[in-house]
Amino acid sequence: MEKVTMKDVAIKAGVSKSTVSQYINNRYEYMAPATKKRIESAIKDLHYIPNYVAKSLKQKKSATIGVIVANILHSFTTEIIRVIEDTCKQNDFHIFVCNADDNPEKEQSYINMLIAKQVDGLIIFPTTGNLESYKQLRKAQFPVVFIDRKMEPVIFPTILLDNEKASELAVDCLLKGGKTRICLVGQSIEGGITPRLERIEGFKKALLKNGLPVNENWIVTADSHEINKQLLSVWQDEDNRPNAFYAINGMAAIHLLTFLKANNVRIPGDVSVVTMDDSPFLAASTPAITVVTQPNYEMGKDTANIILGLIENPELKEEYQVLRYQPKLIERESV
Amino acid sequence: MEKVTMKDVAIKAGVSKSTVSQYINNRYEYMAPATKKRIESAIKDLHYIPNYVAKSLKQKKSATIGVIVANILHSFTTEIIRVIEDTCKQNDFHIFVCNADDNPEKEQSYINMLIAKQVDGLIIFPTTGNLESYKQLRKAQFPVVFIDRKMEPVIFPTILLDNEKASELAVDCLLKGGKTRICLVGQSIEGGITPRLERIEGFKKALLKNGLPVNENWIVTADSHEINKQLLSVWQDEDNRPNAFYAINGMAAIHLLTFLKANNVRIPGDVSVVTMDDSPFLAASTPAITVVTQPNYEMGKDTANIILGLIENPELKEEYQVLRYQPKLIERESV
DNA sequence: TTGAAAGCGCTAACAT
DNA sequence: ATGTTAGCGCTTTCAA
Repeated sequence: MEKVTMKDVAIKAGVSKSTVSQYINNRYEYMAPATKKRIESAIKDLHYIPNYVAKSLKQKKSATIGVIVANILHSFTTEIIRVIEDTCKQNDFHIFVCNADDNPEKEQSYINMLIAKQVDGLIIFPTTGNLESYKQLRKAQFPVVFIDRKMEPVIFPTILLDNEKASELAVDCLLKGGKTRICLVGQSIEGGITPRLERIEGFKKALLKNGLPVNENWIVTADSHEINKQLLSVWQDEDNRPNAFYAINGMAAIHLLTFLKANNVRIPGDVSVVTMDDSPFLAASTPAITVVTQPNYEMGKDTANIILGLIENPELKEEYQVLRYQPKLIERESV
Repeated sequence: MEKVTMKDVAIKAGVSKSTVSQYINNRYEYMAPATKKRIESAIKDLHYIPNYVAKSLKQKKSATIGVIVANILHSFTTEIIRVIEDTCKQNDFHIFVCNADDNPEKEQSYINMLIAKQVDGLIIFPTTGNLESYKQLRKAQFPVVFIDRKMEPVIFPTILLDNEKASELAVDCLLKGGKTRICLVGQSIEGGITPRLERIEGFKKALLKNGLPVNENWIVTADSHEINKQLLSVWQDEDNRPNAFYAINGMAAIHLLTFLKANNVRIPGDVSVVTMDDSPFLAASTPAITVVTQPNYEMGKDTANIILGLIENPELKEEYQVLRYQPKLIERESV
């Protein structure tokens, strides 16, 4: 099956390889109808499938885009991937997805691998730590688009949520519900991960804007195995307990909800809760959780279209303006 | 950056292409240390990245495995993908994931695309409808492993959950909780999707085994937009209501939970609930939902190892025995 | 220890 | 309307 080549088809159809190539690429213009028919049936008889690898080598393009995500476990990531894939498919491009696991070395090795595989462009949820490599790509005029995280200087088109606004929406909603003692729940901020940093920053600003104090103890940013302990210490200070929680992403939400359940804290009776990123489970749970969502569809779609445009016309500007997308609040029953 | 070829490195290092090739492939055996050094620095200076496409063409292998999933929205799918990817990475293989969306034509086109891209093997969550194509692959001795769904005859290694056992676990658990009026919630069974069929079959057997009648009305198998309507009609028959629900996969679980919430049905007060496939949200919700889980890790790991073995030694047997994996019950608070 | 040369399967410019 | 030919960048004998 794999050994059938264009040559075999050519011989069987009694034409030259070039004519078969024309046929494969739908250029029937100057081809005699009879020839076309013969090639057609030769292909069918032999079960011929063209070899894209050879084609890519010759054409120096692969019609595929590499996608390096920081962490595939986030629902935001998988949803974005789906949109990117759909958009690419419509343009006859394929995507090759790699998971960097928030690890700069892994990311670097994937960048090299994908370049080696001759992808035509790269969509990256960048980790910090490979700036040199990005600059390299920039210098080579290689098409890249960043999403979700920002690199300074902004040398490639960058798509980001308005993260401060997202926190503002959450805080305002909680305040409207009469809760002023808000504890933020995040994940580790080592590594300077943009959305986490910006959401925390937005959280503080929103508090201040409303004349509320910022209590650093109520900004819980820890890794999975640490977070429970920290939440406990916040909660056990009975004289000074928060009456609301804001989880800054889906993972943090899971940790928070797990913690609250384990400690018999009732929502919204004891505390109100708002989390980032939606999930059908959050809507179906009791109480249904109020969330702030990202416009995944637009963000994914625009990312794909920008990279596609760059591939067609690889003219990188000196510096880019970060493109910001607006979050949305979905009020349910947890406030 | 992309235009640097082995030839450039060779010139810069003052050696021939062949020697550079040896270096790239870690064959330093008969290479003078000085030569090695020169090549090393030439590569660094030029930022040379080898072209895998050319390598693949020459070697007729790509060190990548195509993975065609039936539906990427199922958590089972994404978890399996992760395990497969990890296992492949350890063996210096990459995976190229495609989502067939339960559509046989899409699946067929992905099979062709991946073969065209010269993948060394295929892992498929098969839809029904492309049997001819599978036979083709079989005839060509092309390495393929099926997972999650069964094709008859079993011409490729096939990895499946013991689906009937899964239903038995769910039913037994519900019975133990004193609930005998159990309604199964699934998705459309058109297309003969193995796990759905087998879980329904196992459900019936488990009922019968316990001397309970099988009520076909209480086997709800509908598409997303229909399922709510059907559940409503089951529930509105007030004289004859189920007192327990069993959702046969993660999607069905979401529909069920959404329905129950919308209709103010309390769990486990009004009805007990058991669902297939776990999620952190299910564990953190109130009440925590009792689930039956699949051994994702083993299933993914074995799938990857089998395909890797087949690639190394492509000797397909005439027919295979389906490999069955055991589900597990995790009891929580919903029964 | 290193180099020369052929060829993987395809495309595209050029001939005819 | 169809064929000839020269590579794309690499690996791999074989020779030196």
